[in-house]
Amino acid sequence: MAKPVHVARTARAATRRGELQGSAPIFAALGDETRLQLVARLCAGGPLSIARLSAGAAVTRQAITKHLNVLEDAGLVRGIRVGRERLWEIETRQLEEARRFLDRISRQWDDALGRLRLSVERDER
Amino acid sequence: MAKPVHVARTARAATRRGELQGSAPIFAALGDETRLQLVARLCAGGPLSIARLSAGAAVTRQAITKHLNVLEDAGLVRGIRVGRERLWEIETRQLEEARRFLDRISRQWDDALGRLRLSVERDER
DNA sequence: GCGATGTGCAACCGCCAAGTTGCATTTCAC
DNA sequence: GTGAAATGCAACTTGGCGGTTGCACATCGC
Repeated sequence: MAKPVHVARTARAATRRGELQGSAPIFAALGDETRLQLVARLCAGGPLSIARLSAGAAVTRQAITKHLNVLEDAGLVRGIRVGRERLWEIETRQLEEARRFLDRISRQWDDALGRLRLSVERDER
Repeated sequence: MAKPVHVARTARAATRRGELQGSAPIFAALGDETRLQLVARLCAGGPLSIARLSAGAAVTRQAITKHLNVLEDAGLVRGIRVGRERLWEIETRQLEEARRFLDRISRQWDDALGRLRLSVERDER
């Protein structure tokens, strides 16, 4: 039987390390102009083929393919084979994971700001 | 005096191009394990010096300095000189910019899903 | 002043990511 | 079947990123 306090501590350590570790690749995948545009386009509508996605792009079709693979590795998109073409669609789970991370960080910041304000009030009293 | 319609159109184009373009460097800056930990630590408490930030890190102080510079270029942190040491603190503006981007994308996706569901209902009717 | 502490600057290295080119393969349309 | 369309695979180049090392400079404490 584990001591509850210790469990709570490891859980918190997991929050500081594990979840944080998991978010970095997602941000890295989003940290590219071309990929960000791909994500935006796939979010806007339904699944699109590689040919269609690379039509208006400034780079080669192979480059787009590589970017899509990167996004797939990050779990941000998913590609399904339909006939001779491959359709890509958004996988929202990791996207929301990134959103949750930013929310958590923001709240952390707000809390720190609140504590600071409180201590200032106490000093000025 | 500007035509309202045209203004609205350019504003939307800015949403598709400009803001999207502006968000990529932010995500790129967050797309590194070490930098993500730095951001988290700076969000949790007040300003910290380089020495303190690189104390528990696995890499050199110079590496931490470089990472801080990258974060500064992305507008995510700000460094202020205090005596012989330099204190770094979070700049929440860009952080919320990233958050807004993800919110916008998520909403875009939800809308698309809603439209899809609607058309399916219409087909099944 | 002097040692210790904190930081800045520059050169250097290894490696991976982004992009291209060339070619092979599958599938559709007629 | 045959050409065209859509994609996959592999080799190659290159620029930048993450990291280190070495040294110089400023500043605090005594």
